[in-house]
Amino acid sequence: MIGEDRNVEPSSLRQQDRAAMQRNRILGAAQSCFIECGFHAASMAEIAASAGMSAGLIYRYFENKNAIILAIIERQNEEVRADIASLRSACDLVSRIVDLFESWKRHDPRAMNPVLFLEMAAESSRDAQIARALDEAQRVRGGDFEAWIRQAAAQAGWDFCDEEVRTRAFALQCFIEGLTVRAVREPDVDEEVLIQSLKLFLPHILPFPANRIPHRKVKS
Amino acid sequence: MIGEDRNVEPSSLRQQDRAAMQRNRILGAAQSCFIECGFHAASMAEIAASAGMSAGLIYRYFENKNAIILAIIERQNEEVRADIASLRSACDLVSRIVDLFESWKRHDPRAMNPVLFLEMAAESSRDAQIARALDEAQRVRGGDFEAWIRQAAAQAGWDFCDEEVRTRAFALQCFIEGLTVRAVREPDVDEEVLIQSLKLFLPHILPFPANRIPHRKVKS
DNA sequence: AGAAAGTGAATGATCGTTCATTCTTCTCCG
DNA sequence: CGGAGAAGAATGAACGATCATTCACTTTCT
Repeated sequence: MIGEDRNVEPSSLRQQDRAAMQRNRILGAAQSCFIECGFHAASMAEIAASAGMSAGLIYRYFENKNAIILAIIERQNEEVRADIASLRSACDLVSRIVDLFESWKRHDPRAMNPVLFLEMAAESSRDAQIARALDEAQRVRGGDFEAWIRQAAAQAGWDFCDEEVRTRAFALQCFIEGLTVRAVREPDVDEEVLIQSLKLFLPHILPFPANRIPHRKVKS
Repeated sequence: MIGEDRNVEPSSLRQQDRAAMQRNRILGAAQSCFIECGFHAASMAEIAASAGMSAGLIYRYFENKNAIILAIIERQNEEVRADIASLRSACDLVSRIVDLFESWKRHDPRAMNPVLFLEMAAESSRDAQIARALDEAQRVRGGDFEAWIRQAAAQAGWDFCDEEVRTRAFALQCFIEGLTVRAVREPDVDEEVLIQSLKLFLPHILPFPANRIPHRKVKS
């Protein structure tokens, strides 16, 4: 072909768009490097190679490595929030959680990454900037959980006091975050065990409209 | 070359004790460095300084840095198992979990460290040796959880099939591991919320003898 | 004296970051 | 139009710092 690959980088793109695309390319490369090696062990050279550019170029788009880590963390925080939103709007909560667990296992880039989630939490105990970012994210996330509980209660015709809402939101978050740990440490868990655990746990936390969740028979 | 002593001398016992003490000193220093900086970011020089010895001396007792990381992980695995055992034998499970949560928050060296726990899990997705160590630990730990469930069921006069036991053990482990995440990310959670969450969750997982756990009134 | 314990400077590798340089794209005046 | 030249994009070698690890050497113990 005579013409160069125009479809990759159309000249019609404005500078800002191009810069945004480059930033995104770097972040995508950084994310896979961070997953594969960790925040500290992943080198700028690896990230640059994974992004298909020179190491120096990265510094045109990010001040330093720390800024990239922060950007990845912000990205993950939004993924987490999207995951929770997808749970909240699911018509079949149990199978939605099972699907999410699958996405976590597979490192599906369209969902939160559980390895990054764990590393972010660990790193937040060391880096004040990361801690602040996660504190802010938790403020929002906690509110999302509580709104979820409140809405579910209202739909079921119940009325929870604030403490009841906070209690159930906390329990729900614990269980779900425990699932992300399991997605890393026990990805091959029997799906039936996962499903039955959810059917055992969820009805006692979330008030369901009668048809939203099947009742679970206790086997003796 | 020349004939050597085959029998164990009393002085060699003292040497072994000394060596064991030095190994322990190094591991203690390494643990606090790993908590403070992470496995990769903590340097051998920092560990040596924290242990009050020269960097070179560490290599008399450990082959390399990776061997120290592995030893710390094995140590943590035993702490986790001890924590679970302490739950299993507690007469008041809820307040025992609350106490454990407190120990996790404070980074009490006599309990599992939640930051190390998260970092171990994250690192296991990258390092095959760590993954093997954690797989083996999970084999044991899962058995402990299942034995706990089974015993509690028997004491309550119930009879669970294997799948029921696995289901409840999985749910219990999820919730407790979720608590360790919370201990890092939300250490200042209202204690009453924690307690009420436990009273909401636990009775549906663990069959309690009538007097082991108080019934929880649902506030409306 | 001899062996074990301990030191800390030296080593080579690798890291994040910089910068002089080259390549590409865009602008604008003839 | 068109080409000269400014501006932006991209490179990769180079730099100083730091890392894990080694080893010739000193100190301590028996």
